[in-house]
Amino acid sequence: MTAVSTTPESQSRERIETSILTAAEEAFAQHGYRGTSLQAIADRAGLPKANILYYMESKQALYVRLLNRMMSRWNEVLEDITAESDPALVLSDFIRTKMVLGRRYPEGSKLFAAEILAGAPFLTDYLAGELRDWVACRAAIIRQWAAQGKMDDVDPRWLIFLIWSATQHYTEYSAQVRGILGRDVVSDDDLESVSAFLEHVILKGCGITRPANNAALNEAMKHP
Amino acid sequence: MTAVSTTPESQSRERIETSILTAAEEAFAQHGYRGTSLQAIADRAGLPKANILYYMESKQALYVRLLNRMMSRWNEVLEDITAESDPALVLSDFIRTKMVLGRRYPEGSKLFAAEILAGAPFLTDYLAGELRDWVACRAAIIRQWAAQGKMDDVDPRWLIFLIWSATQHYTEYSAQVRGILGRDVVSDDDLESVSAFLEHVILKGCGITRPANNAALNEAMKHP
DNA sequence: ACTCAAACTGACCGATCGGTCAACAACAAT
DNA sequence: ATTGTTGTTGACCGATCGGTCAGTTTGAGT
Repeated sequence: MTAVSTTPESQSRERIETSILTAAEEAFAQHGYRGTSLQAIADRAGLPKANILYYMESKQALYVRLLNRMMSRWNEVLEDITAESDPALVLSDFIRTKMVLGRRYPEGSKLFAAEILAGAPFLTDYLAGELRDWVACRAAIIRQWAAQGKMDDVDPRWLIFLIWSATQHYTEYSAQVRGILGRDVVSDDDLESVSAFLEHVILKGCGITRPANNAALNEAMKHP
Repeated sequence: MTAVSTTPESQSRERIETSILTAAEEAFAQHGYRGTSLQAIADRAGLPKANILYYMESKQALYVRLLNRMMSRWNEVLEDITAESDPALVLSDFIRTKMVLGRRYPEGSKLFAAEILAGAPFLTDYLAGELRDWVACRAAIIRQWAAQGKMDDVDPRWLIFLIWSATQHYTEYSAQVRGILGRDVVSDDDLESVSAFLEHVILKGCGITRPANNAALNEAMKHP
């Protein structure tokens, strides 16, 4: 393999890997780790089963790779937040960013949910380590906000769980939401409507006055 | 089989059926329909595999039976609610009842969640029928409350989804909650703390003044 | 034209899947 | 004691599971 030939070769390789990852993410999201067969993934990707195992070390390695990819997508959420930040802006941003991420990566979100339902066998360390620190850090800042009188003195961990659960619901439970609303798809308008609702209830419920303007966020939300 | 012998016989039969249902509920909740084998259920129940299929028609029949059992448990929620009811009492009751049900039947709740994640193949009719009517009925009453000025004019369907998702979270995502809180179990105190938090935020967020007294509800919540 | 490594895949492995069945055990009614 | 029903289960069925491997195809470098 020379420097010249590297590009088209690895492009092809990358294209195939991507199609495998996409197919696997859909399959694992629907039926979980144990409930998904390599044959099912291969069929979705339009490849022979043996080809899957040529590109991926094993079923487990493929699964873990997908989990890690989804975890990293959440890293951008609530990245820079300090005690001096405006709670209204930060929480509003949290809600809308999380909502957009759920819409952009619905299969990844479901994959994570299935892993948690199974008892998080591959994520125990992440939950008790990275994510726990993440929550503890944000919780400390929220507590400071409450101490400064910027908002009600609610338990920050429950608040984070609330926003997390509410936003996850619309992607993970899309089948339930669609069934109840009587629609085949949940539209962008629904997404905006739900975001506005959550912003209203959660901010007001925490005794926070809403931000005057979030046009920039609304714009960013039109999924790219 | 005579009338006399019926009692001890069917008692034994019932005991075995119960142990099968319990074992199956745990297994299906963790790994979904496809991810669960009859052998795994049999091992949990301490029975030979063939015995499972003596008591249950098939894997699918067993699964559907568990789903229906869980659906019926939710029937008592928000049963009698009218436009004249006090939104504060009704929503508070909704939150706490749902929270208690999740704690009483954690495996059933997870089973339902896994079924929804899989695309609700066995629940499409229920979602688009019974549950949809249930939501529409409650939504109409909540709209009347808003029209009467008893609360903010929020979309009632989003409100129902919010309460549903928030309460489900603590049972379905118990692995995540435990990991982040750094505990092996979620205690009754945590449950009460979360319930109070949700009541505070959601009611206040909807512009509802909280009920003066809910001692009876608090009492009923000490799991029976 | 030839070489050789990378890409690809049909065939196969032992294990396990959901489900069937025949043989056997337990026991009440006669 | 004999009968008949119900309960029980090891053994087995074809299909599929995750994974291996040998053999073939492909295509860039010489």
